[in-house]
Amino acid sequence: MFDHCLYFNTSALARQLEREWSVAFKPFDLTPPQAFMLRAILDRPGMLQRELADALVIARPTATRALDGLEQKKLISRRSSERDGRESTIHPTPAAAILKAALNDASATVTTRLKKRLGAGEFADTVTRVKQVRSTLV
Amino acid sequence: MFDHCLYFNTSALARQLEREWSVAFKPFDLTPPQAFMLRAILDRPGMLQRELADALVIARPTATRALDGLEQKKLISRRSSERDGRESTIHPTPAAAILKAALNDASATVTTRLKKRLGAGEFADTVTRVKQVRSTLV
DNA sequence: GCCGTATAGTTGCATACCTAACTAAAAGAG
DNA sequence: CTCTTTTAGTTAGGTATGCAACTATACGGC
Repeated sequence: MFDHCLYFNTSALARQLEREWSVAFKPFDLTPPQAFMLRAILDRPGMLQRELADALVIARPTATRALDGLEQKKLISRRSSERDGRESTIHPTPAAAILKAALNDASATVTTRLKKRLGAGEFADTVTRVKQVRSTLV
Repeated sequence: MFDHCLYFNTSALARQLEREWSVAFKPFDLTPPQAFMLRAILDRPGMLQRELADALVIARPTATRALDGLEQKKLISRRSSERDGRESTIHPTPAAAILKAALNDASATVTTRLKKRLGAGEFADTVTRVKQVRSTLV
């Protein structure tokens, strides 16, 4: 019935992909949102929390909660910014740094597998389209 | 950083679209998942709950919870199937039937607006791609 | 007819997400 | 300076979603 609905199909695909990725991050005991957040932090340590939320396209409260989780797992730490007392910067712990390569490898593996199943062209085209829609709708 | 990631972009788009649709269904005091479920029920009254979950591509527990919500709002009722005591069929109440046309109108309006903003071709192509990926990954 | 297996729906538990409202700090207007 | 407005982060409250495990019913083999 909702065959032609963009929202319906996009949400369904998002759930499907989430299942796919959760397998990949299970060995790290991380969910896909946690793992993606950690990867972003490892990629650019010292980001402001606001920047992190923007990078992940999530609301600030969502970032707060996700960081709480990663902090509890001793994977990140918050430091309050010196130049502005409201801000805090986010840093990976040594424990997280150790995971960096493996996390990125696991991610690359999933992407490679998806590209194989979908065809590289199909994969890239879909990403392009989705991104295009995203940027148009902002 | 996750620019080329299908999961990342798809999830982000799904959240964006959810916000878009939630505005449309706010007058009915329904969230997008609730409204879509109700639309499905209005479109095909008497479906088994399992069929409904399949149609919406959600897990059965999710359907249970969503139906609990719609039942509480007096928009649907469950009847246990006669031929199989495990099953239950889902029916819209008269109150829901009254909303049918308006719900579908509101939905059409959103779709029309999105098509205008994205271009009809872009819209259709994106849906096609997303559906294609969905069916390949099942 | 009985027992093991499969299926429909529910419940328990956990995560992710959002909006609204709050606190605290900074910035700007006068 | 002080007061208002803005901004960063948090807290409160609510929905959606999934998996695992449970109950109850149905089915199949023998």
